[in-house]
Amino acid sequence: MTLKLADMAEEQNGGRMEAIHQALLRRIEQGEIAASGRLPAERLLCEHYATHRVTMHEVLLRLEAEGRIYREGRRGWFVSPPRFRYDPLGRGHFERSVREQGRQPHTQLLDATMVEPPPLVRHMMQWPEGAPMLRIRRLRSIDRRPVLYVEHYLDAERLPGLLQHDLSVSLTELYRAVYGLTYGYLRFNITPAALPAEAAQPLRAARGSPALLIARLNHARDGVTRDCDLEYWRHDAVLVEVESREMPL
Amino acid sequence: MTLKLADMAEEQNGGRMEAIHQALLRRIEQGEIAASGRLPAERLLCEHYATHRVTMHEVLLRLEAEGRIYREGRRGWFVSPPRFRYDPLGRGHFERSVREQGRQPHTQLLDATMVEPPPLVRHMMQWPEGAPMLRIRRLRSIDRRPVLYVEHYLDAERLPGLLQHDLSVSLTELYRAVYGLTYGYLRFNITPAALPAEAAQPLRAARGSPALLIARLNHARDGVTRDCDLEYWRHDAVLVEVESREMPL
DNA sequence: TAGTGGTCTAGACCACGCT
DNA sequence: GCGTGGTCTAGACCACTAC
Repeated sequence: MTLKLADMAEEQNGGRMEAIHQALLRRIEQGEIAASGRLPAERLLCEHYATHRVTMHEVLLRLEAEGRIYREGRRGWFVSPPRFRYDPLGRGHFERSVREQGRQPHTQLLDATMVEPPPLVRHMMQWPEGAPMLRIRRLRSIDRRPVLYVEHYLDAERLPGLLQHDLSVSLTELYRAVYGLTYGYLRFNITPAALPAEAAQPLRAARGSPALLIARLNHARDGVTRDCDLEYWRHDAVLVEVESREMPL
Repeated sequence: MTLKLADMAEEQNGGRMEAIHQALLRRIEQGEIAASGRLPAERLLCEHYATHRVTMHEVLLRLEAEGRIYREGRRGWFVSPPRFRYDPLGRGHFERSVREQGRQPHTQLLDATMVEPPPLVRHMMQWPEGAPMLRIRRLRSIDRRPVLYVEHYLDAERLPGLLQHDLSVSLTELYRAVYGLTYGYLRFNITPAALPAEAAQPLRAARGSPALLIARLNHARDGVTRDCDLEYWRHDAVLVEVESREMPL
């Protein structure tokens, strides 16, 4: 009863991992396990597919790399929900665009403190060494699943009294409404990365999990650098979508 | 002589994997092993760090996930060279922009045949089911390392005699020079993915290796869909960089 | 043919999550 | 306290690469 080896034999490359991988994938794709549904425990899967835990674990890691499943803390493995479509050129409307995609957004303020910015930020913003910036850290969720950890760096002196406001809403909106600030152009870059410890913890992800790092540099209308975001996305949760709005060259 | 455990003990989380990970990372960052340089064989590393091969292998996989090292075929592990900075909005100038970054580009035509496009492409281009398209497959390298596998899909009827030309140069250039075609806007999306078999083989990568999938949809000036690219990048080799060139909103 | 990474089994203990 | 994933050792064979 353990398994139809017939199904598995047909795979081209043989190898138990490959066969189990395909079998599990089929079960996920056919909706046998619903999105956000939990997979059976590793030990149960081992029994079912008559294999060792190490092998099983590697299969699961591969499915994770493909963005089909994810894990949270040590609570188990879950089927990945559809990706959130995200356009980094359209600004500051996380909550709205999540809702437009028929899903439930949530934003949580982690903290807001003065810190020395990390080298990447200092370089992007051409910030003098040793000078502190205001860092706002937030955690954003979709359908109760934390998917995005953001560090927002900005020049505190330009935004007096910012900390008195509710920082769990759109910061862009806040800048506009309270300080009358609007944006000019922006630049962003995307790197596949692994989650650093600070990001992994609030995201309830394993250290070293695959992630997508999006660094955004915002400019004010006068061309002066305004602020900078470091966004760590769970890699299975997002699909970046960009459209050129003018005729190039 | 095997290892200074003192160095390793200081790590916060303990765990041999974590310690070995840090130790190797330090060696890489300090340039003890040059970019594109080869790491010692896994078995040697095991000896040096007094651990088992499975553990060592997992450490190496983690460094791979972080984009610090990569492997080719079964030839060994290598230190990742700096990432190629790539702007998907600037078109068809792979060779030129690689050279601008002081590196050596190379493009190899794999094949060009009529096929039924995969579902993703058919959907993006709103192509009728069952109708064939011309598929051009190419492999692109930087400094002799294959980093990008591209499938280019296009409407063969609009480009008669295309196959008579040299398909290892810029296709955009070819369209313009030979057919007088210029582009309007384009759309692209980016997904972290795992390499499918077709892509893994020419890239000399292990099946299931992490990758970045960029799907680009090109439109002609009249707004008609022109063609579509599926680009599979080795995930450690690229950094996507986009700048908004106009004032949003 | 020797050396490399890739896979696999067996068995064990640890750390965290939940209740 | 029990169940979950996370890590670790031991030992083995396979598949591909380079020579």
